Amino acid sequence: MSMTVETVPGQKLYRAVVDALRREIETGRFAEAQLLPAERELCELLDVSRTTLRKAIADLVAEGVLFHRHGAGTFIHRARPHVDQPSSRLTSFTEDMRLRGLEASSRELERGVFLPTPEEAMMLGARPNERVFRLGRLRLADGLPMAIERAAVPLRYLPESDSVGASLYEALAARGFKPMRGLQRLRATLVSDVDAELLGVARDSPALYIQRIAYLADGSCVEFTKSLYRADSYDFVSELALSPPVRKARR
Amino acid sequence: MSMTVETVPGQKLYRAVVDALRREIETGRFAEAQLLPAERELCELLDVSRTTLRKAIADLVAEGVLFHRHGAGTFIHRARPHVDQPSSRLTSFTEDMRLRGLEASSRELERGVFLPTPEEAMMLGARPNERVFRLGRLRLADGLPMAIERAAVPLRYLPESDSVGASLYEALAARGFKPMRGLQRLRATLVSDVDAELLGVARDSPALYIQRIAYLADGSCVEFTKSLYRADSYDFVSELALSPPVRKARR
DNA sequence: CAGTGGTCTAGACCACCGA
DNA sequence: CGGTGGTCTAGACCACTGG
Repeated sequence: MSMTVETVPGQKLYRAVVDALRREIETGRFAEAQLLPAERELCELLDVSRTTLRKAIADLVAEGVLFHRHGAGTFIHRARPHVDQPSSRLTSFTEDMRLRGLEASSRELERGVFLPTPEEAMMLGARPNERVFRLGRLRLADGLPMAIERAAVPLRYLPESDSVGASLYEALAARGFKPMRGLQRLRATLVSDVDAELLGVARDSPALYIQRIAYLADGSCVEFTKSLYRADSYDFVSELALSPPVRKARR
Repeated sequence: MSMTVETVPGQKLYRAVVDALRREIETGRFAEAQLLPAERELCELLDVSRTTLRKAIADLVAEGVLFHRHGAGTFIHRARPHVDQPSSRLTSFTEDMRLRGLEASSRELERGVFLPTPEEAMMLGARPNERVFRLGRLRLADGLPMAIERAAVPLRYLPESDSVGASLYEALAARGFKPMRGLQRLRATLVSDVDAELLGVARDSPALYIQRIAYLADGSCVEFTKSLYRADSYDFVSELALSPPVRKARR
């Protein structure tokens, strides 16, 4: 049995190991037993330390490719929950649609710099006199109305507001601000007259109302968005994890 | 500066370190700088290896308490996204309501062992002649109708079906089957006549329709549940994480 | 540049599984 | 019992930050 770790100079070793393992798994190398060789054995084969190997395996476990059974071995998921695009990720509408194989476009409804509404100020943790950039858009997928989206971003995170193009996240990234985590609230509702017309549905059609807040690594809010999705063309998929040991925050 | 690691015999050392750090953070020890001492320094203080310390810190980062800035230090979240009950966890209705401070109860609508519907067979990955236990319930929170829930579980995962009490998950756990991950699909809809009556709302009221599948560690399906939640009394909250390096599954 | 977190190593012992 | 994954150690070097 031979396995090689392609060692591109700049690459981290454990990533190379992840790739090597994934390759072997996909070619069905361990298919009979659905079981990986023992860790110490793999270490020799790949010529890496056990720590490095375990870091690589941990990544594949997190990804749902492998799973551990203490004392028995590390196994390959036979029928893994098919989450090709692991949801519960922080994605923009543009990216979201691209993953679904649809072309995203949008029609601008509102754009400008304003004083925040009380709701925005609270959600963004902005001082009441700190202005925000607001962008309202009708979102289309393959040319069909899909959602109405109203985003607000504190001005300090944006370059010039007129340089914001199709993707708010790209504009943020251009200034080095990358949302790291987010929170989403979601409920069913009925569309109002105006919204119904924009979305091209009948009045009182069902819709998903979604509020989302995105945070930077240090916990400050970069974005507050309210969206209304047509129920007939949007399924929201999310992945659930088992409880990490439940510890209630006490602060 | 002193810090102690309470060393309960059976406890894993890195968990003890997690607790020690959490304690210090909560008492505001590092409050001025919002910055943890350097790792090598903490190692000496706590008398643990750096690996162990980093494992502990990694847990707190995953929990949203700390965050890293390579080359600068490890910081404490000032205003961390208040997810006191980190959602996107795999919870039962009972547990879910308890976390919200409501008392869950339910009225049974259907119970028994049946041949799976085609939909159930597909979702559960069950052989078409393998029977499933089905349980339909009206779910109440503090006595008010909240949702209709229909769950299906392959018979092999349950003891005797009549020993299933208020919580399906408890019955599963009793046989050693603990769901590890899940997948949820969710969309807005309008309630039908019968469902409206059960939920105590008007016909064509908006509602959240949720499908959920729960998997064991080895990837087999234990549960398939379809639920209908009243829109006016249920907000669905989920936490979003930044993309783990996006690698599309290619199998 | 000094100081920080990030990666990697080699080796030890513990906890659990299954024959 | 032997073999597996899980935890832990001490020490090395790399990559990044910020003055």
